[in-house]
Amino acid sequence: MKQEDTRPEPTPGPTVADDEALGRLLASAHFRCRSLFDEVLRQSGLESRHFSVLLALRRLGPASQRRLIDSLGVEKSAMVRILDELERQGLAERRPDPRDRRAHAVHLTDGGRERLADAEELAAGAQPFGALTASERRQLATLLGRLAG
Amino acid sequence: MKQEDTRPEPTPGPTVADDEALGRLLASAHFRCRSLFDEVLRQSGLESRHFSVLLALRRLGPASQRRLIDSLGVEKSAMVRILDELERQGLAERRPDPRDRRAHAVHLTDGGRERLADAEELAAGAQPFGALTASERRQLATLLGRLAG
DNA sequence: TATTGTTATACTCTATAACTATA
DNA sequence: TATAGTTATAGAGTATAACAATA
Repeated sequence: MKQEDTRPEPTPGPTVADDEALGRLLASAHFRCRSLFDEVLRQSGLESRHFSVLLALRRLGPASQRRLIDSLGVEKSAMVRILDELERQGLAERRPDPRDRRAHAVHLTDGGRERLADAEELAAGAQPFGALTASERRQLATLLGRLAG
Repeated sequence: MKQEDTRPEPTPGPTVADDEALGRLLASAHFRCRSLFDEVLRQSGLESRHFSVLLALRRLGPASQRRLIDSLGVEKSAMVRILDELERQGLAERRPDPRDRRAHAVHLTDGGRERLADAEELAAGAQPFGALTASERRQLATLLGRLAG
C-alpha cells in the first residue's frame, strides 16, 4: 500500500476555471484586435479578411486557392467568397492555371497592389498590439504558436 | 535642414504584416481553444458559453443579468439566450429580485451545480493550454490582459 | 479515387436598434 | 431620463456536406 502524500502541491496546477478564464481572455483579445483592424481599414473598403488575402498574394505571388487556404488557415468555402469580393472590386483575378485545369492561379492586380499599399498605411495606425513592446509581441507570438500548433 | 540619419533602426519595429500575422495566430488559438472545450463538454450537454455562465454563477452567487454581463463581457442579448437555454435544461433559474422589480436574480439550481461539477471533470481533460507550462500560462494571461484592456 | 473549387446550409459570436417595465 | 431585460436583425466566423470538373 502506497503511503499517502499529505504535503500540499508545490505548484497548485491550473484549474479548469483558470483555463476557462484564459479562454475568455483569448476571445476578448481576438475580437478586440480584429475590430481595431476593421475600423481602421474600413476607409479603404477592405476588411481584415481581404487584407490578409492581399498580403498573402503579394508575399506568395500568384497562388492557387488551395495554397492560400493552407497559408492562411481559412476554410475553402470562405476563401471562395473572399476572392469573389476581391474580384468584384478588381483587386485580384482568378486566371486559369495552364498546368492544372482544375485550379486557378489567383493574381494580385495593379489596382490590388495599390489598394493594399493604401490599406497598409491605414493599418499602421491601428496598432492592435500597441499595448505590448516588440519583445512582448514576440513572446506572445511564440506562446500562441504553441497553442495553434 | 535636419541631418538625415542613415543608420539602420536598432529594433526594426513591428510591421503591419507582423501585426496581421499575430492577429491570425490569435484567431487560430482562440478557435482551437474553444473547439477543444466544446468537444469535451459536449458529453455533458453544455457548450463553452453555458459552462462560463454556470462557473460565474457559482463564483458570484445569485446575480443579476447585468452583473453576469459585466463579469463575462458578453452582450446582453446573448446573455438572454444563454440563460434561456440554461433554464430550459433546469440548470439555472430567473427569480424576481425583491429590491428591483426590473431585474432578475439568476440562481444556480441544484441540478445546475451537479451538471457543472460533471462538466468540470470533463473539461479537465480538454487541456486547451496543455502545450504551455503554468508559468507560461500566467505570462499569456498577462499579455492578453493588456490587450483586452 | 483523390483533389480543386463551388454552392448551400447551419450554428456561434458580435453588434445594433427598438421595445417594455421599471427606477 | 436612465437602467434591466427582451426581441429582432445583420454580419462575420467556423464547419459540413454535396457537387462538378479534372487529376
